[in-house]
Amino acid sequence: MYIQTKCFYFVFVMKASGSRFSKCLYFSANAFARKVEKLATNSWKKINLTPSHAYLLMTVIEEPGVQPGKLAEEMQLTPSTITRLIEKMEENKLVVRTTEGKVTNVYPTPKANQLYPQMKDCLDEFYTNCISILGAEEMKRTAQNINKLSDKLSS
Amino acid sequence: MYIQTKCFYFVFVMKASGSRFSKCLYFSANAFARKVEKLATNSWKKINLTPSHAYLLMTVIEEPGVQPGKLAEEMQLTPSTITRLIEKMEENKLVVRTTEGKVTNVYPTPKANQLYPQMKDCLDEFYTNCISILGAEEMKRTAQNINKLSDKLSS
DNA sequence: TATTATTATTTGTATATACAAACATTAAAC
DNA sequence: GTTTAATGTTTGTATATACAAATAATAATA
Repeated sequence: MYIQTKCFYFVFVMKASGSRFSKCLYFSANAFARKVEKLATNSWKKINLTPSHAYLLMTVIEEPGVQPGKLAEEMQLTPSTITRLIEKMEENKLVVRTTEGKVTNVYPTPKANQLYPQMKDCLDEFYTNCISILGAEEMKRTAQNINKLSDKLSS
Repeated sequence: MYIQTKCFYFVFVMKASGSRFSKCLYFSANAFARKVEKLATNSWKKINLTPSHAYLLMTVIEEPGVQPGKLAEEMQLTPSTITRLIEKMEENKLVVRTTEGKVTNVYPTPKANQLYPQMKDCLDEFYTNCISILGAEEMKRTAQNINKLSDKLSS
């Protein structure tokens, strides 16, 4: 339940484990993802990036010239989603695109490269938060387990 | 990578466990949720419902007159999202809303009640699919684990 | 070489979701 | 009893994401 005071919302969330749908993986997986997303969003807010922009940008910086298709694979998003993310980041002068023939290459701008250390800090902060809330071992094990199941789901 | 043939896309997805971000819970949780969502979407497509509409509708049928706030708690979505879902389902003549004072009650229509057995079938199909891909034990354990972590994240 | 199939990317359109703010109603406090 | 706080819901606006179709370029094949 949302309790709102002076236009701020403090969240009293029902426990996932008590929900009518707690046994349903659709429900669990989505609710969990939204919460992790929120945590990540907070970590990257200070440099004004959403988590997906941040991850895409880190990849572009670490692999300058990377193609959208490759980004889609790595991030497990559709090509169209990648195009949309890139468009947004081009507006914000964080990446540039060059197209030759059917191939597009994405490069970081100097502004993006300058931002890189701060991005690393945000990532660290996110991990630190995760670990302090979930525990290091628990987090690692869960990520591994989820990846394993993800792989099963995509074949 | 997406391979498209005659306007159909067959997906060769990079393994989550091989991704640059495989250790990151933001990434894992989201990618996993998207895949589970897809599986669920397929199960409910035959009765033309998205998973979130389906879950909301099942709750409304099982608890006629339930209030949006309660739905938000149970589904762990924000009140505004619930409002939007209800609007959509009102258009489709699956629920009706009555408002008295500040309280709103949501009721299923006869059409919705008629659909209920089929919804149960879709849910069953979804579970069956999950189990056949992930294994019954694995699925159960994962849902429990994810719920536990969800709870930790929301306090 | 001409035609066909494949590949990489983008566009049009639609969805679910959220935050912040706005309403409207009820409860509390003074 | 009037003002203030709390509550339940909805709206305005913005986001990420996806599917299907469209482009455009290259590769394969006949």
